[in-house]
Amino acid sequence: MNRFLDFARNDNDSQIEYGRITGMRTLATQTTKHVGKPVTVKGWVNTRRDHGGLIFIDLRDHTGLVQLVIHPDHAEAFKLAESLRDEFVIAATGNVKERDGNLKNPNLETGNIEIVVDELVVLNRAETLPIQIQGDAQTNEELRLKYRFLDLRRPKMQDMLKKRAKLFSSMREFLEKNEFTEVTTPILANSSPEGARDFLIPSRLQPGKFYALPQAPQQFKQLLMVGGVSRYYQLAACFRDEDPRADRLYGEFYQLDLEMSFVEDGEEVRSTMDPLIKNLVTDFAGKKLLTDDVPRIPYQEAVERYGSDKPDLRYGMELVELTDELKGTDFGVFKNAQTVKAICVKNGASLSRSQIDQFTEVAKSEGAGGLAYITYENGEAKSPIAKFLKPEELDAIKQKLGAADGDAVFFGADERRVVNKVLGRLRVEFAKHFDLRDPKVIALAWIVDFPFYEWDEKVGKVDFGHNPFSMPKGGLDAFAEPLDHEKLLTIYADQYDMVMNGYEICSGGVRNHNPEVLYKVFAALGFEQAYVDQKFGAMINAFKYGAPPHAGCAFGIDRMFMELVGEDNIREVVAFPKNGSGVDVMMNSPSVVDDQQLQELNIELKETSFPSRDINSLTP
RNA sequence: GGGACUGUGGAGCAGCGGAGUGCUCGCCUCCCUGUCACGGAGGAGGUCGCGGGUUCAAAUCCCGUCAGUCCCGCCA
Repeated sequence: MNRFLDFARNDNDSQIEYGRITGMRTLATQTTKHVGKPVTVKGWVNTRRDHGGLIFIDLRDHTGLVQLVIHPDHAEAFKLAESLRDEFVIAATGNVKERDGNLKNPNLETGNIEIVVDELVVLNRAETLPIQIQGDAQTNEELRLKYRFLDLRRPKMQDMLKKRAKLFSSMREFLEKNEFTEVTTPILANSSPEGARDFLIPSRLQPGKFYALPQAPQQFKQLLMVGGVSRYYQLAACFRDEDPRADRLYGEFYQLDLEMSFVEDGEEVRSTMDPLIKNLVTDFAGKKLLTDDVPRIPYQEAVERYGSDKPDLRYGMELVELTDELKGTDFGVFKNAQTVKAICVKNGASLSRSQIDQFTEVAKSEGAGGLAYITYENGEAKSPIAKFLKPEELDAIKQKLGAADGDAVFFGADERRVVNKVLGRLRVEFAKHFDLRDPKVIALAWIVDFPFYEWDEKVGKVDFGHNPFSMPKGGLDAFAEPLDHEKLLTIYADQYDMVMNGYEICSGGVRNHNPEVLYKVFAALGFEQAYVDQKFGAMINAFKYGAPPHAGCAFGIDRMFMELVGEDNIREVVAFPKNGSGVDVMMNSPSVVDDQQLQELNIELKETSFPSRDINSLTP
């Protein structure tokens, strides 16, 4: 209300009349090519500088800025220019004039010229903006999302959208060149029993039944392999109803999904994709690859060395095994632990007590009981636990960790799984704290040989490690009796993730195209054949009719793009993201629907206590 | 579902038990013929997220609640 009154109070406003200027417009940055000639430009008022007897306007379009000069001798234009405000949409005609030497602005692409305006019209007005779109002033994200259409006017966001489009076309170009065919797969698909929570779509024609939005085109692409599409790809929308994170969008995201038939070794997929990703790093993002070749690191090795299956390889700080060295220790915490490992933090001795306390909290959040450490200063090992350790143990620790004066060593002592997890997380946190992540460098790695099954701590039983559709190494032989839990956990899959600077950006595998093995895979966890037939009937059925061996992978485009352009929040690289509660604050989705719509779908809402339902049903 | 942090004119922040809630940007009016983040003068605009409590006194401390962000769970 207030804003409207303020707006109307401006007397000039009542005098503004909208006009039109027809004919071809020249883009802002193209005007430099028309020196001495008349042009028409259209865009937004970026800034207005009113000198009383002379008015400058920086006009902005999607290409950039150009300066308009309005002299009082063009009385009509001048009067109108006085009433212009930021973000008004205007059109102007005038002559492009080279600026006098001392008037040139080297900071502006079009700084050598200006447009001397003789006709000016307002195409549309703008209220005072709720967010500032100029400069680097960071408005809080909620407002930016609510007014995303304004936020997108910022040069940074314009640039992001263009780069994203470029990324999409680069990927298409590469895949087309490599004989891949893009096939679009259904958005209205089936609920998948494994994996993330589905978005369900009630069926009107099949009452009581539901579609689900695909979490990935997994089954369709495998059916395409059976269908004789030798190399498939798709820039695919995927949908998962899980809580978001800084590196994970809510609801929907894009994958570069691909699959290759007659491939029995994942290495073939990996080496096919290496050139694409390396090229995106160097040519598209203009960054430096840490290593010319993309290393292959077995899952077990990654977990032991970096405490993670998605290690950031831009820095060292590897986990060092100390279990043997501390086998005979008297220090209870180490003595009673199954595994003792440690990391050496360069310059870690500079950490204050309260900083160490914060890292201790992080360690505890990952399951550690506490965080033992030693700092090295003036040739001395200082530590709350030093008095419990024998001199030879202290020596062994210092030597094996390679700790020097000024460093600190942090310990993990627990079950092996917990130790790796805790130290892996600390490794990341210390790297953040000590600024070890070079933003100009991209470290890639393929993590290979994932365990097919893993122990689910919560339920206390074995579960699928990743994707149950991948081919267990050894095929049928892997499932020879006796098949106990221990044995299951030794089965590996030709399954692989690509890691970029600590982010998982791709996941793939050699698929299981053999129904017999597929039944075995599920039977090992107690699922009957009928269950598999019911859930994956289409795929199983297709596999009976000459399914070629095949393998593939899928890249998370948004996340990869985020890291390539150096953002640390994935919502920054998407035009219209949802917020952390899954709400589009601009469009107000999700929203209430009419009773009639619900009726058609045979849906009856259980409670009457959904807020804002009444308000929403008022809108026609 | 759990934890941490944040919430102060239109935007970004400061104030963290005591005087009038301060600064930068924006907005409005006026002045200004070479600016380019133009400059100058004046002005408007705030239930300090909301509710309760402690206190002589609360933006400030406590409890609750709502919203947002980050993290854990979850995400093959």
